[in-house]
Amino acid sequence: MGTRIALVDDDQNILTSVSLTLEAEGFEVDCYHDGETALRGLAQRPAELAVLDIKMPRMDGMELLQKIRSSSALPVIFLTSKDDELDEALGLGMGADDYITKPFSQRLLLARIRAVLRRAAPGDMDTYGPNIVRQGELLMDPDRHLCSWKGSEVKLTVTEFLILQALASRPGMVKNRDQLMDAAYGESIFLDDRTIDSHIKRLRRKIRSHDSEFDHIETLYGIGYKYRAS
Amino acid sequence: MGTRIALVDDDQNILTSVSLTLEAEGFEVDCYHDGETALRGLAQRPAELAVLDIKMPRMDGMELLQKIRSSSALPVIFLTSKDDELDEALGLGMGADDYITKPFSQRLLLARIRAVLRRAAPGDMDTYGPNIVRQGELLMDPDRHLCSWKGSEVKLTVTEFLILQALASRPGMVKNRDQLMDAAYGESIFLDDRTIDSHIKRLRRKIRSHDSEFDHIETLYGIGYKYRAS
DNA sequence: CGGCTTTGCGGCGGCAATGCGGCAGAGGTG
DNA sequence: CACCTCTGCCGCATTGCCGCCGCAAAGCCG
Repeated sequence: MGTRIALVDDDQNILTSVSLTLEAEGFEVDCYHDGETALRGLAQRPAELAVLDIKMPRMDGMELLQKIRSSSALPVIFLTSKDDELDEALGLGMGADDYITKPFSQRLLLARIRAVLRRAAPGDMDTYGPNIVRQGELLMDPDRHLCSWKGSEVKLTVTEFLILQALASRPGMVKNRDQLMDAAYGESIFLDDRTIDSHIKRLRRKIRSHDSEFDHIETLYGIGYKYRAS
Repeated sequence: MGTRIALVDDDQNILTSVSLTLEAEGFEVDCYHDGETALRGLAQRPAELAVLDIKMPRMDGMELLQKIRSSSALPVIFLTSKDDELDEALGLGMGADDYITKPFSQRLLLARIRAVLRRAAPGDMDTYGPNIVRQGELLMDPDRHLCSWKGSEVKLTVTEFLILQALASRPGMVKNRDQLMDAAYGESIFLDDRTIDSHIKRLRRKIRSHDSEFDHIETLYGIGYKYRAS
């Protein structure tokens, strides 16, 4: 039986597309169009995590979060618009566990959900908390989708992030294209090997736009790639 | 002798309670009330990990981290207040290894400290894989595609690597050209025997460019090659 | 010492792997 | 509908590698 997730949004499109994705990944999804229905539904069918749109008619996400928090410690992820940064801080300050700014990719949402669930899981202290990768001047925080080189933030897409994470978390270790593919998409997917090259190209370009000397992603001819520690 | 941890916070209550917990767990703890004292103290009694409060009078945690980072890669954990998420992102961007929001449980801090130390430990997990070949001054690690002679790296191609591995993993054992061909390409392939000679030629040349005395790849006239142990 | 075979070595052409620009489609937004 | 970002892939240029050739040197044998 999968983990139950409550999904609250007034936009039917988001509701259907997200729930399809989550169900495909083995989660059980309860959809709600507004805060009141969500509250009633949650009382009857408790979930282990809630995803709330922060902007909704009648009762908005913030208010809903307060009501939820008044009776439980249910992990909550906010969906926010791109432009209102204030709401982000507010939402977190009120007790949200994470937030995602729209537009977001389904894969990013999945990653965040797994991260929050992992952090909320009792026991297992070793996996609790940020799983930060630090290799010399490179810093990555998967839970916050944050990557920086020499202190300045490098904006990466989901795929780029996952590939770099796979490389940098085991510096020096050689990864062939299949392994990187697995890291980025999960197993059992068929794509052209050269696609990895494209992502490596974009990764190098992005980091080099901050530091033209960057050369820690090494190519091993006929084998794959590896991240060279500083 | 326990691992030494530097603890920097302007709040005396935190200093005492945390240091008691850590010492009970076998760590050695140095407490500092502010950044400047901490810097001086660290210079005299180096620690293996530092826990810094991010908000302190005079020199705050951020500034202290910068100073520490300018001279070492000491693992650092930040203590942050619950409400300033911005600071978290900043701290990570600057090179912290982890962060904990106050209030925090002692058990959580302990878990994080152990996690960071484990990640920072060099000889851990995957430093040396199980497939390492070590013959005197020669070191080969297939997982990292790494080959070194007398400490300096020798860059080999895949074929060269496989042939040298076949020879060096059984020092003294004679291998004829067919056996080396199998090692490099797998069986059932037809190539000129002399191709092996070419690879041996390139191998010797590459290693001799680091050490002109190198003569451990021996030719057995009419038979094949062998690696002579030191 | 000759004659033969085997090996060392420089080099060269072919080819596979890679870097890179760019493009079009998918998905989502305004 | 126009527009954006992300993404997978294509085509071209470049690089690196490899198999082989030819000649010189060395080894084995009579």
